[in-house]
Amino acid sequence: MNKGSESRARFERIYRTLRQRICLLDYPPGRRLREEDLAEEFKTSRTPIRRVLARLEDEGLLRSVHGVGTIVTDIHIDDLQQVYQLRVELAELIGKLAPVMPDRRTIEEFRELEARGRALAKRPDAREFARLNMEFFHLLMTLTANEPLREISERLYYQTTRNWLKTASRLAQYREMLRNEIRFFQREMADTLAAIETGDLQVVGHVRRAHVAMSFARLYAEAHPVVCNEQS
Amino acid sequence: MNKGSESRARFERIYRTLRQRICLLDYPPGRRLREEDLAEEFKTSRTPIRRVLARLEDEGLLRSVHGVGTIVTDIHIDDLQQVYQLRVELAELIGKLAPVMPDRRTIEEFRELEARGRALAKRPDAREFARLNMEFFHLLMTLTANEPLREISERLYYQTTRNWLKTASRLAQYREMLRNEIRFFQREMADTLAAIETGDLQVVGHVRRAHVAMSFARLYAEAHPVVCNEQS
DNA sequence: GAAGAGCCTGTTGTATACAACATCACGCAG
DNA sequence: CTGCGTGATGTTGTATACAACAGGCTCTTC
Repeated sequence: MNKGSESRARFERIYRTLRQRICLLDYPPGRRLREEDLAEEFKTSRTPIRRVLARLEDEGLLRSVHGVGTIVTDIHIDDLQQVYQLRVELAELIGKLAPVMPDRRTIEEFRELEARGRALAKRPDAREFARLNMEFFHLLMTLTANEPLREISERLYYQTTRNWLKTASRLAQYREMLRNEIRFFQREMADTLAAIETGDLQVVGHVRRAHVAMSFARLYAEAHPVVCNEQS
Repeated sequence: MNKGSESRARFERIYRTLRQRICLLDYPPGRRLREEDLAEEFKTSRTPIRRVLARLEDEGLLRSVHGVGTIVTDIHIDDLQQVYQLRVELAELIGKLAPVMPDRRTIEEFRELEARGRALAKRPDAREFARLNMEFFHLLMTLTANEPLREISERLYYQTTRNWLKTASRLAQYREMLRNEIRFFQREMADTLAAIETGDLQVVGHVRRAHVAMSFARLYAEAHPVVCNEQS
């Protein structure tokens, strides 16, 4: 019954914990992690920790430098453009490859997330927004049975998601941006629910595609303010 | 200058070596690898080897079992169907996301591969076919500058590529299948060259998509012989 | 006072001893 | 003869000591 997966479960737990900390900026870009501290926190030795860090490094969230430390990567929107472009294309595949019609329970979860979105709109909070966004993503992923697609989408999602928090948090119009973004997110959830109710999951894919693309465009515009008009 | 990448280079070298051995069936499915043997072969300790094995396990080529060994995964075409479906979709993106027009040198390399394909057709050899197929794949990947797309396509390619060798090698009509497959591969290369010469890399993507889909269909048909006619 | 060399500290990378675990063979009892 | 338990053996997982390395600090010298 155990399937010898005792240590596998622990690996997964530590991995998800650290990934979440990085993506919620508990570990901001540039932050240096010490393997021994993590080993102590998770009541283990450096060996299993190093395996987790190696994977996070593979995924581009960390970078280990011999003799220096393990550093949370700092990324700019320009470096992420390619990832976003790919995410836009993959979004559409959710409803195209092995789509799974959600059962009543799952639809209910979508509704609950939407409700939490309404509550959030009344009392904006960046961290809660990021967390809600994450949960929505994972719920979306249940709509396809294509396991490789899920894995890859997840990987790319976590490569890009902290970028919004990072960009927004240091801007003057921070609170307005947040409120604005929450509104867009509410609309994505509403559109998604509507699409699900049509029974055509391809539409869900199209909705997602549109919103990922627009989300990137907003961030990009924020980082590259138009000088005014012309100029190639 | 060294950038401390001494050990990173070694990691990459061992990783590619083992991956190739798995995909050329030097390590056939079910084969058990011993960490200590590999450590000795590559003149190092188990520690760096384990990092390589962990990554190969992440990618689905190996599976480590505590107390038993590290085993090359055995996969059936049915498990790979989802991967193939995704590969079909991704193939098209080569020419869509950040396409890079090949320079004269690269086109020359395509021509060389095609020439080797002609030579191969005269003296069929499964192993050489697999190797040529791999080189062609890597050359195709130079046609997009989208790094995440390249990484992911590579990962999925190596998850599926050994399946042809495995399926074919135990079939009666082995030599005929091989000759047939080589002919198809020649056509893919010829089509690709023609597409490149049109200057439209989207066409290259369409060609690739078609051939990946057909290649999977042939394998699938081989594994699921039609009983004769009807029957759902 | 400034610049440079060399030590000192702290961190990741590697090697290795040991623990946990699975498998198989052997023996013993029924 | 068969079935089960137990120990021997071999393997991966973990802990830990040590090597390699980077960066800063100090001391020296011009």
